[in-house]
Amino acid sequence: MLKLSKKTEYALMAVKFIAKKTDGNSVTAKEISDGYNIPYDLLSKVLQQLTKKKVIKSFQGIKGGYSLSKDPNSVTLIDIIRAVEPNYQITECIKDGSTEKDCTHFNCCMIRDPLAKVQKEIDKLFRSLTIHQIL
Amino acid sequence: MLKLSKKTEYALMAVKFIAKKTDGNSVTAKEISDGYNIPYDLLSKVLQQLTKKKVIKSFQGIKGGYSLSKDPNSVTLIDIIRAVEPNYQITECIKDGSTEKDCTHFNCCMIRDPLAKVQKEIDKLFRSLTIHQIL
DNA sequence: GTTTAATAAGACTAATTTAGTCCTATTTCA
DNA sequence: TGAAATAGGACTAAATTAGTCTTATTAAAC
Ligand code: SF4
Ligand code: SF4
Repeated sequence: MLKLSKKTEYALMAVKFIAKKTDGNSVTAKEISDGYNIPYDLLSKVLQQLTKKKVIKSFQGIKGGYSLSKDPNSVTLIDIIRAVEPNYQITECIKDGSTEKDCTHFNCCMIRDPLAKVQKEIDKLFRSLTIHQIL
Repeated sequence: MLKLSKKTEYALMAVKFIAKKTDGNSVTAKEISDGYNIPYDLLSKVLQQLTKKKVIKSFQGIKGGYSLSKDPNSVTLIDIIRAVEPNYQITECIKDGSTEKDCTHFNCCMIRDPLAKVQKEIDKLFRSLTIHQIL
């Protein structure tokens, strides 16, 4: 519990790898996969998700690959986590419009609001850490 | 991912329930279990773990139950989480003395130290939140 | 134009973790 | 001594995560 999934770790490793390549060329999924012993298929999906969320940009075709699409100072940990983990909140019920269908304890729960505050603090922390700072 | 387990939620609910009982009597596991529709056996184990870590104290026998053992201002979120989740860290490798046996990427990993810093910040946040503040 | 090597994406399976159950022992009050 | 509570271990079920397989699409190079 409270663990980051492998997808998040792979995303961070990939972003760091791409960020370190400064010669202007893009990086292929295979290069990253080989370099870090990350399963190729899994990594591919992570890279695709990062692309969708514009953290990186992709180039298709035989000379394709990935490169950063933003300044490393303007991408934060929360951007990466949200890209690969659509529901990263600490409780099931925190998303807007959640009802008793999301949790059997919804109606009797007295810790929902307090935990929502904790979530806000975690968000704040993750939003304050840029990939330039942490990688 | 990054989700608190039910054990942590049950622990928080239980501590809040116990804290609200101000008449001096202790609270039984059954009362909490009935009040919040928490599986009795599971809750019992959570209460036992909280007792072991001295967050609450227990009284055995037919008039037994649980009560807080400390001032709510001196117990923090991290105490509760650590009581019920011995390994709550965001990555597998963060504990002291971890080696390549803990993670296949241990040797090539470039994000371990950065993530250790993130963990420290999370610890700091959880240590700063007392149960009096959040419950 | 065909081949080749890359990204894109969905379905599926395996492995691991979490949640919940069951059962027995021990404690203590009436 | 019986009743009702905590203590704790073993086990099962459910859910999530991790990994695999397969096919389609794209674009450079020949
Ligand atoms: S127990 Fe409370 S805080 Fe946890 S998911 Fe249910 S409603 Fe939300
Ligand atoms: S990938 Fe790196 S950070 Fe993650 S568990 Fe392995 S060694 Fe630790």
